[in-house]
Amino acid sequence: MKKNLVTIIDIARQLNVSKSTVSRALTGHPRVHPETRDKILQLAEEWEYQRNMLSISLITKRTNTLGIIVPEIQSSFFPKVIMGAQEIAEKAGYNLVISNSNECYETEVANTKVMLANQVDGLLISITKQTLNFNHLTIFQRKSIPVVFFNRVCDEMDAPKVIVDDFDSAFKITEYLIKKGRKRIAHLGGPVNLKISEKRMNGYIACLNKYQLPVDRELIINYDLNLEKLPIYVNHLLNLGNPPDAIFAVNDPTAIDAIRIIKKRGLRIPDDIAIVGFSDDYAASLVDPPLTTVSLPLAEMGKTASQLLIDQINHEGQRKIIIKMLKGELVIRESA
Amino acid sequence: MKKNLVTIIDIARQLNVSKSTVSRALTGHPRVHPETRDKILQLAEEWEYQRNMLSISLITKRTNTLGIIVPEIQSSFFPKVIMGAQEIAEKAGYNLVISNSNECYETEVANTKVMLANQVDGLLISITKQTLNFNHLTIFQRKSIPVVFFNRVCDEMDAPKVIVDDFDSAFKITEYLIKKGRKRIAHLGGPVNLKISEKRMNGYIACLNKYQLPVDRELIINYDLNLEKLPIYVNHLLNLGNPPDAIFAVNDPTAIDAIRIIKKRGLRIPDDIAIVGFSDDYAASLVDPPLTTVSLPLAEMGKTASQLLIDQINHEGQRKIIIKMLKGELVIRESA
DNA sequence: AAATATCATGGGAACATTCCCATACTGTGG
DNA sequence: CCACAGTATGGGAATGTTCCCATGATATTT
Repeated sequence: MKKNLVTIIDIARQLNVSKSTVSRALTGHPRVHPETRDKILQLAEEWEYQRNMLSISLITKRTNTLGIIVPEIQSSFFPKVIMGAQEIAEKAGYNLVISNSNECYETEVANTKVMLANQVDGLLISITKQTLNFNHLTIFQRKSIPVVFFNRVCDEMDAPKVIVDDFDSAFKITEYLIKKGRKRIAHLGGPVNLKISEKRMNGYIACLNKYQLPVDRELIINYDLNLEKLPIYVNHLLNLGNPPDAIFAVNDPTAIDAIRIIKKRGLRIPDDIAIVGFSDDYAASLVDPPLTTVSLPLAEMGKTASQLLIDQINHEGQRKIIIKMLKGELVIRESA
Repeated sequence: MKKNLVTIIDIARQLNVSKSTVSRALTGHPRVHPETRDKILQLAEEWEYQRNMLSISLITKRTNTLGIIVPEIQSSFFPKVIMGAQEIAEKAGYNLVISNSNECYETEVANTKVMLANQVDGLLISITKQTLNFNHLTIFQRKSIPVVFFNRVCDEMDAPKVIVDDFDSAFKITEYLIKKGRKRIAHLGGPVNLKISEKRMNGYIACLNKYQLPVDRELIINYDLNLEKLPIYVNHLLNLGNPPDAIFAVNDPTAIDAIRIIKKRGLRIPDDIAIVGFSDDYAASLVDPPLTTVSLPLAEMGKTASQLLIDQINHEGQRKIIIKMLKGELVIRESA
């Protein structure tokens, strides 16, 4: 594996100076004669010298690298967060190493090992649905490497967390339906043991309560988010003696599929029944009718998380349990 | 920045052995007494020892890291490629560092510098639309670091390239329309100076020729892919004295928007006019009617590219100008 | 019993760089 | 002209690991 790499020693030998002088010239240290510096810089340029971060990091104990682990990168959700994180990291001189746990606990653990071995200065992570044991993350804290959680956070660990205010967004969009005159609003929710499902459902219920609408358990469906079973639930709702005049779906894919199912039955949206989703996926604006939903501040989440991480790296020790709640925003289209 | 890191020397001191012995035990070298090895392994576990890849890489001159630079990660296109690349890289024991050039030449150059400084063993890249100068990439070759291009390739450089066979896919989907009995097939194409637009258009024209259908220049529109202007072009086609009975769009967003525009005019799809897209975006199956399109083997592209890269790393020197053309596959839905 | 092989371990160079300390030189003020 | 400040440079330790070579100790062969 000859890499033909030019080192400062090569440059030093060629110019009959010491490696110290070359190092100084290359790092912009003032204590070096301008003439010498110019010669060194010129030769470095000519020989396409690239500083070897490995040895620098070995000495300085900083890699200027942040790790980010996300559970998937297929949808646009995490890429948007990554973009935000990248922007802030880059501005602060950090390099971002992206890793995908693929919603698999073992892969996540393996990813953290790689991050540790590669000495990242800090870690951003959104855990998988399977992650229940956090030993692979507490080890970072024991080694004083800051960790910041985002989106899917770990309640058991003392670390800054950045999340979306699901309760608030669910409340807002339910309120919108109520203000549009809807009286019987159904909820197609996710599994109750999933925190985000629970929060969204609670926001929905709280809103119904505020406007003194009855909370009809018959109108609340908690399913496992497997779209294959959705037609059963949607048809069940539509077949009720007193069917709903609106549906608030726990996420956009559910809402979009519900639209398909409802249209198949010949009902008009939003005239016969209104549908709203959650998170403003790429497809939300493309379906017919375009879906009213809540857009989540994903880039903002990435920015906030990496800023918190960088802050922690810079003044190590003052680790606080900051929990940032970011608000979503109503995106009004035609489905409600 | 005290990181409290455990080193092999710490372990060696504690157990009264030399660092060489610890190193041997930890790397699974056979020449170490089972009893000694067990003691070392146990203490390493207990102290949460993590090998420092920086120093290992410094010696071995291999980081077991591959870099991948993509022009964007907002759409699902590149994430799919990355997934494929990641799978192969992981299997071969490589870590993948993902970088986003954001369709900006300067960022791409900066990204390559970071990759060089961090000593990646090889680079996968899909260049930005702006990239015309390739000095930041030829430097990799001069330092004998293999480079593999994918999707957006550089014709000027001798390196393996993995691309999608746009001509073939365009041909296939045009052929499908013809076999469905369509006689006047329009093409909503991209700018002619963009290579992929050109290839897709050529596939379309070649297919018409093969089936002895006239190539009517009036039915071919080359636009700048800015969807805002699309209604003008679509309406222009529909207002022709002899309007088309099918439209082949250069990509899915164009096709999806065309569907919206056509439905607004009260025409039925596919009865009045058939629409097909290109690349099977996430939204293609969700629109109404679901879009017939060509799915591109994106994960396959990532896999092939990283395999080619790893092959090159392993038997350095035998760099060949392999160009792999991957075939797309018809995805038949209801819009045609 | 001597010669040789096998095994377990230790010592130290090497990797590319930073950074502290030392040193030689120049110039300035008393 | 000596003391001292300031400047430019060199030397070498240190970073954490691998890997080659050396060195005893034990086992096996002749």
